[in-house]
Amino acid sequence: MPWRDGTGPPWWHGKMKGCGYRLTVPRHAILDVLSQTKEHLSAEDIYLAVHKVYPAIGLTTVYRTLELLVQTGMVFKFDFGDGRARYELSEGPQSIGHHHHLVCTGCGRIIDYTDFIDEEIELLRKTEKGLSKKYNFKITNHLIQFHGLCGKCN
Amino acid sequence: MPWRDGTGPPWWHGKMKGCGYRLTVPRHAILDVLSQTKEHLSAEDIYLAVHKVYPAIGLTTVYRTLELLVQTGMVFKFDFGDGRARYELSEGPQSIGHHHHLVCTGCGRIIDYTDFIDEEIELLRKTEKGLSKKYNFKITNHLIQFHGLCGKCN
DNA sequence: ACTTTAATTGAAAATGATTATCATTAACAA
DNA sequence: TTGTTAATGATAATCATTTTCAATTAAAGT
Ligand SMILES: [Mn+2]
Ligand SMILES: [Mn+2]
Ligand SMILES: [Zn+2]
Ligand SMILES: [Zn+2]
Repeated sequence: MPWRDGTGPPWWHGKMKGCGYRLTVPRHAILDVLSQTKEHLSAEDIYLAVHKVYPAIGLTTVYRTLELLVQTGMVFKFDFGDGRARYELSEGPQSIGHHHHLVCTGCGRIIDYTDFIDEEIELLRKTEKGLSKKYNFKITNHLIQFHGLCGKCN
Repeated sequence: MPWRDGTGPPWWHGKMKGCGYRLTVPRHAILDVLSQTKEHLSAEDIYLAVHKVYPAIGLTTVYRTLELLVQTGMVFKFDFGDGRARYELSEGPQSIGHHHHLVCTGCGRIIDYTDFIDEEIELLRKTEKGLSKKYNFKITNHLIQFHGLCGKCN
């Protein structure tokens, strides 16, 4: 649990330790980068940002750490169709929480939106219920993206 | 326009010629494979199926043809998270039309469903309207997947 | 603080899907 | 039938991500 004034240990310390993982410099640095942006960074984006402060940290470790964070649910991994995975903090003070994406097919811009989540959640609930019965399928997650052209591209 | 009794030229001939593309043996073979399955085939899957009948057709041509078919809207390309693209006929007599997917994270099985499309379309309409106004974003397409465990995996 | 020990790291090489090159082939309009 | 040019296929190249493995280090115990 992080301090309210932001001076205490970052919120993720507990999560990491709780899962039995060591709190290392690379992991700290990577989580720092993720918690200080609203963008959807690629592994290399994160590597470059981390590299400015800790030139010794390698790309391999970035990939490994991201996989760890995805497994523990601290980070979401997305594919927006440009051939590289994108990562985004899934929780914590800075994160916007569950949301869906608008993907501009013109310039690649990604827009987070939550405006219609309520109705979507309602639909998802119905869908989950129905599909669960019909296909005996246990839904644990969903992926919703709208593709089109952003304001600058149309 | 294909013959009603199925003896005429396949339905895609018109589409190909109409777009100014040549009707070649590889293209015919690839479309044949796609129209005779309900599965979500990878490029290599398609290559192997085509290879049984036409061993001379190469994987490169399969990739090129698939890209062409995706561009012309005859084929949909999906990413179900296993590191290889999947392809599915988007129209024609055999196709099931627009649908969404259930992705089993246990065994990788893909289930097509159309049951809730109507309600989803209604939601999409609302969403499109709202987001179009708020973000000046023109939605042309959407991607909806539910992830979870299929009947055999839970 | 010092030791111990297994988890973690980083450089380098490997992997695997997809794409680019380029000489050869073949569709099809004339 | 012929000429033009799109299309093909073998090969090499790309590029994101993984694997390997020896060296490092977090952190628990002393
Ligand atoms: Mn987002
Ligand atoms: Mn499908
Ligand atoms: Zn744009
Ligand atoms: Zn399954």
